[in-house]
Amino acid sequence: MPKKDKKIEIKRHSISHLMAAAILELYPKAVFGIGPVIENGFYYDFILPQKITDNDLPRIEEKMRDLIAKNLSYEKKTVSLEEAKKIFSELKQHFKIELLENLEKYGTTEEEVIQKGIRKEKIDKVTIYTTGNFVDLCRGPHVKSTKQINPESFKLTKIAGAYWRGDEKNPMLTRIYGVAFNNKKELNEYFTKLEEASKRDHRKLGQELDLFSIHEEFGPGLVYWHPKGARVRVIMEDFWRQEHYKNGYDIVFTPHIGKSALWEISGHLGFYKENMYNPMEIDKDEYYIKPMNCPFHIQIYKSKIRSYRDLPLRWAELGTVYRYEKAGVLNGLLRVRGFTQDDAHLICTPKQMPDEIKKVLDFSIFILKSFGFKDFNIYLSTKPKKSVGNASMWQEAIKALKKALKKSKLKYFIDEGGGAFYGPKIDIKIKDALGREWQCSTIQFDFNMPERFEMEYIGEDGKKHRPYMIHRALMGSLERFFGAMIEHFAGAFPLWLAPVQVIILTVSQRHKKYANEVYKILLNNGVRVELWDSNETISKKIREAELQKIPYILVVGDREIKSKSVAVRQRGKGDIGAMKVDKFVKTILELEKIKNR
RNA sequence: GCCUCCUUAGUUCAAUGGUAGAACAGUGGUAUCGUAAACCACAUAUGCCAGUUCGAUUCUGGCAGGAGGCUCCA
Repeated sequence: MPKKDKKIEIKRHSISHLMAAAILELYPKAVFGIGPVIENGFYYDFILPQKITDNDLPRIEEKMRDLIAKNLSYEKKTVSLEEAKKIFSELKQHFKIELLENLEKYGTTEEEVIQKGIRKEKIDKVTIYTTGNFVDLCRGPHVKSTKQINPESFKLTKIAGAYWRGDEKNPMLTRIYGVAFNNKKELNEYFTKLEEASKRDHRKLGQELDLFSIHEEFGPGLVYWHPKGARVRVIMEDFWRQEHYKNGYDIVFTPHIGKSALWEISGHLGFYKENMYNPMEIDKDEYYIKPMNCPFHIQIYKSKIRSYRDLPLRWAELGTVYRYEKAGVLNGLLRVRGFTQDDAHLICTPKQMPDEIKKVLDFSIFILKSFGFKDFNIYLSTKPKKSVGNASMWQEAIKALKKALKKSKLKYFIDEGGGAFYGPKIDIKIKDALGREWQCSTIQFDFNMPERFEMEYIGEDGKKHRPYMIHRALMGSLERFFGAMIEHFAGAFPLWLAPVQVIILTVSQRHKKYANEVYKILLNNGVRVELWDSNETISKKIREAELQKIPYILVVGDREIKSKSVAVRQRGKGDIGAMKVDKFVKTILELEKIKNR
């Protein structure tokens, strides 16, 4: 978490009030929601008497600057709850009154606390801030006067709809986002940074580097892996399989479709149907394409009687699932409708559980680090209001999760009540180029499936027991992980992951034969090599290879033929001189072994 | 799904109420070249469906997609 700069946060908050004041001037009938500080800026939610578009933003900004020039003060006043209610009802601000009622009832406006029914200390006085004609219920603090706000230090960026209190059932308000910094220079730096970030966008790089495509006209959210992207995927998968066998997993394969009976027992038809694709009829039975792998793995478990001696079982599968995700949530490779989870289920006795958790947590960190991710946030999600499984199971599971995190010295955030209804979980999220977090690794307890499928093992006592089942994915999905990886490396994959490691370029047509010899040597040594002997100038071929971010470019011409060498150009370093062919092969094979570990 | 914006060759961009122009990529030639774009020629596009209009790529509406948010993400 970045260190918070209180000063700029106060300014951002004050600018958000300033924007509200400007809105009030322009639309006297506006009803105000809330207007907090966010990363890099602020927003404010309103109900406006008319539709506004991006074209209205400059007008609002202008009004804000007018107000700054008027040197308005941010006047603080402490009033009783009753008084505040009177003030806001006179102003016809029903959202503010709702907030006041929450303060009165629960001592807070925090939705999570209210939902859990935790009553905070009683509040009988609140503070209100007045700027010009705009009066707001607000804890503050604020700047003293609009004079302290640099009129060039902020910009309104976008309009979006947002549900009141973040609840889909509530009305949608108009949200205006803005960014604000200390001065114009910092503001410009922010926009430059955004531009830089957009160059790393995996959707852009995916096209430029010919890695993947999505054909919206033939199915949004469905990914086509091109040869180069597929090559990376093969490397990812090979590494994944190898490491899973090393870590005591077995790999399984299961079908892509299953009869409705399976999904009825699993409960998916009851609580997940809207995310599943419609069934197909085969021999008068309904078959559903799988949105999850768990029910299939459970069938393998149930194919015979299991003893405590068989446990723990660790079954992994690169399982491709299809989920109907709402149209508005799709995002390149990061959120799709068909994806391959690097899924596994751990089935163990209660006694084995803590050790299994620790192992799987360490495994997931190892995988993330292997692929170059060092900066990620870990979340521990606890029991939600609606849940299955008894309280002691939850407690025991959460305890084990916390203990594993502590033992591995990992910092984490607690997502109170954020667990799935069937169990607590640890999620590891990595950031994309724009700083948005995407959940990749997930380690989830499942108290539901073992129950529904009546999973059992025979214990030492000869009696039947119910095993623990832990569902986990390390990369999350290959699609999302690949997308995150493209952005992380900005398309310049390290040698061991690069789809093409070496490209050979001929200076002119008469060097084709020698180039082909070098190509064969590299290919036979397992190097991912391409030969580009087309009739283009060498400069052009180099430019093209550089744009493709290929780690090593070999130029061959008369000189190299004579000395049985290649002229080596390394990504990021340029021409590093000639090297004998066999030495280059040796060097590249050595370098490939070094992962980012 | 909801809110705002967007949709012109394979790609990046231009123009227009009288059906579109360029660059790169592509194809065919010429050149045979030493570390980030050789030269010439050719071919290629207004997402789909309605409406308004003599005429729509341009205006309006719907649909389909996309971007950024919101919600969701078992």
